[in-house]
Amino acid sequence: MRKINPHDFKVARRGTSREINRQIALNLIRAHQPISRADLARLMNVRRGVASLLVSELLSESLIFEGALGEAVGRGRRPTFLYIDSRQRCVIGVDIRASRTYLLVTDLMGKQLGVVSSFQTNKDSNVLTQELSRRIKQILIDYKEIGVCEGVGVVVPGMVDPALGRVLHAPTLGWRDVSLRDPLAAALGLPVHIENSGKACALAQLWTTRSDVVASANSVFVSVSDGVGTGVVVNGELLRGRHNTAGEFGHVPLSIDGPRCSCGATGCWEAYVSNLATLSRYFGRDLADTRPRDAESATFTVEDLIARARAGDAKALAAINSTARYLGLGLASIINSLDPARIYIGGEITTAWSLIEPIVRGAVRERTLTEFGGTTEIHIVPAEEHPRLRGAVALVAAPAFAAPMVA
Amino acid sequence: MRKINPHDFKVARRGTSREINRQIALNLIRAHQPISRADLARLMNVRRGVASLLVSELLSESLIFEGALGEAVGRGRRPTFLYIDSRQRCVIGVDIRASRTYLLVTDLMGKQLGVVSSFQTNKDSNVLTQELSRRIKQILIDYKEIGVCEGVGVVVPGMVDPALGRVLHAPTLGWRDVSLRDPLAAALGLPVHIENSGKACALAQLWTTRSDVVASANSVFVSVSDGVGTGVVVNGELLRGRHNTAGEFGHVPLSIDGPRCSCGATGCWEAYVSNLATLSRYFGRDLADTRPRDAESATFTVEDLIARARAGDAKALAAINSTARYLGLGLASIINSLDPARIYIGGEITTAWSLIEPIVRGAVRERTLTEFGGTTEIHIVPAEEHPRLRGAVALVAAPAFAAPMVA
DNA sequence: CGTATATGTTCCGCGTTTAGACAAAATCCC
DNA sequence: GGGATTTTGTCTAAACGCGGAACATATACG
Repeated sequence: MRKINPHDFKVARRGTSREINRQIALNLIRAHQPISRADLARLMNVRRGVASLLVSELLSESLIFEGALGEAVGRGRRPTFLYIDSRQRCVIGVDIRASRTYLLVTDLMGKQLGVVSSFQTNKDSNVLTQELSRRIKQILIDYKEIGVCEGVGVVVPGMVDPALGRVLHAPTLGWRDVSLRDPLAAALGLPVHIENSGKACALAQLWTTRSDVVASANSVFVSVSDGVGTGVVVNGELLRGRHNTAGEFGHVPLSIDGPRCSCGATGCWEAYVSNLATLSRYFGRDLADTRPRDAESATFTVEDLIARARAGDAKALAAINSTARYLGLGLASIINSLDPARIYIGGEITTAWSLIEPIVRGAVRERTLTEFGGTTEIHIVPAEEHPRLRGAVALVAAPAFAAPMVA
Repeated sequence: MRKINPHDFKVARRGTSREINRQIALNLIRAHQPISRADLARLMNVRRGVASLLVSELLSESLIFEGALGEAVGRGRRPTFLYIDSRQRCVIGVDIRASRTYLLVTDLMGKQLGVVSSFQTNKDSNVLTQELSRRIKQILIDYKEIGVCEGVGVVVPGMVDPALGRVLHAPTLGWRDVSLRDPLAAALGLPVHIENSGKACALAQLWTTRSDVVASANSVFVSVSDGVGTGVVVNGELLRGRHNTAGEFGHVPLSIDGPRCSCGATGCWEAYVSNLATLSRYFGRDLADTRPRDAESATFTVEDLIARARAGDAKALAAINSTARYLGLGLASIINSLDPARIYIGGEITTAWSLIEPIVRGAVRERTLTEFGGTTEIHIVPAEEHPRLRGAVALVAAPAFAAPMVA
């Protein structure tokens, strides 16, 4: 039951019905391909004639194509299968992180076309833009056979204003109010979209086309890495909030008297469960301690810690188990406040999931208000799926499939 | 950019455009009444002919009516003003609280028609249903001139399943899986809607027709009373979540090692800022302490405490100031996680707003990640506006104005 | 009183859904 | 093999509703 905003609404025009049904047809083809016109009409509960017209419009725009004839099920004429036309169109996803920047080429459906490449991140945004532009151009030359590039999606660990194309604040990069989209778009001559990486991860799950997982229209992605990023999807739409800063669950406190967090406050969830927090716990060090570290602890990663825990190091296991418990307590807050159908968890900690799952789920049950909440689905997203890069790609590819704005 | 759910979508039919535009017209009349057909056409950016047809449809359904002619602005024919037809239709709102149950009659626009009446809540739901039914019937007899009753909205402090019409869990009433809607509807012969009271408060603000406040499509209502209830509105729609339990920010922790909360967990926001928490702080008592109290503290209310604080009682002021600080810290979590355009605060604590506002705002700024967040609008909703009752009424009245489901 | 201007109605054109008929293609059955 | 049956895909006419313009009505101004 949505209220119509009397100051910002969309009147239905003569072509609005067609626009809506066209997008529904496109999405059904995307979700069920290969599919015939007749099946499409049945799914949409319209006459075959209407489905045919919608299909011919999509065909003329090269959004879909007719493939081979399918096998007749029983008697009757064989159906012509329809497919999303992701041939000769590609999208480039860019994931800028504090240490390295990653690149990926996919087709319109998000299918990986090349290998993930990466280079060291130069924190001077001008230099980085040039480097990015050079490498993207090179990729498009190297993979000439993949066709024209529809656009570039860029994902940044920090606050972003996608409308203005600016990075408002990215602490780990040391960026404040940096213009990123327009310089890159100018250098490449391609449309560029930018977004926060936590939100992008949520988008990646929403727009996934994996056949084994049905995307959820109400979900939260929690990325546990150097920091904790979260993205929230409500009613199939990314929750942006007034200033595109919605979803910062990482800085909701577990204990306001807790350890100091990088954001300046104390006791943030992030200060309990980030990789840095876990390592600090292992080394018995204060999270805010910036003194030079000894050789071991300077290069030691959470993956190393998990390896030790699996090898039987009780101290390592204790550190990880603590993180697991705090992770679950924080997830309970997300469940209590948003009641999502599913929570996705990404980041290095997921490699220890088999170790920590019972502890996480126990902590979730401990603090969720209802039994329902305690049984909320938790899905692990391994790093190999590159959720940030896939989210970056979705920034470019998804608008073609999105629902039209109406009423 | 919303994703179309390929398993649950609404195809545009022949009448869909009309349906959309009809609702837009109705909402514009609601928001701008009195308004002429010509002005409506200008607002909608359609021809007067189209607006005229939409209006005649609304007229024939008695949703609106033609009033007196307006004054001509310059030359030309005088416009006929259109109004929402709230004559001869009324709605009844019911607010069930632990101690008393409140009743209110309004017209379709939510305008109060009678006085708010109340009676002691009988926690046996069967007895309460009978009592409610009796009183509602009596009201409809007493106020015969207000016309037919369109329905009854009931608001309960607890978890509700509006689809099934059941109260799943209401701790203060001692209810667990109580069927409320159907027995009441059967007894009255009227449609009945039930909802959680925090969500209803948010609805009340969303659907308000007060001319001095423009409703916000992204807001959070925080009700600070015996407990802390919250309702979240995203994109003009109530955030329900998977099990209609979204919005329980009251049980997000400030400190997991904090005081025990009524929910069984420790350190919930509610355990810091509820009226009980404030009073316990004043009396130096543990929140969970259920031992018999002395005569004074058994009947002493937060209003009394605020009166003492205003009169110069330093200890009372200190207790309230602590609550104010914790309130702000919790609001910061809401802002960080949802980034709403506006936060509404209701409950007894609002009577002390002039005392505590600087402290609340300071605490908000202390923990919000961005400057934007620190300046989020905070509106006080005084008890005289009866947000819960108005929300109950909105449950019945709003569907007539809601946007049609499309795509 | 005539002209100008604004409101509200009416009529027709056109795009889109809805319904149904028809041709094409494949299988089943005699 | 050939007709009946069934399924797919196209085509046509009707109904519905927006788009645009003409027209009647009502008021103000000079």
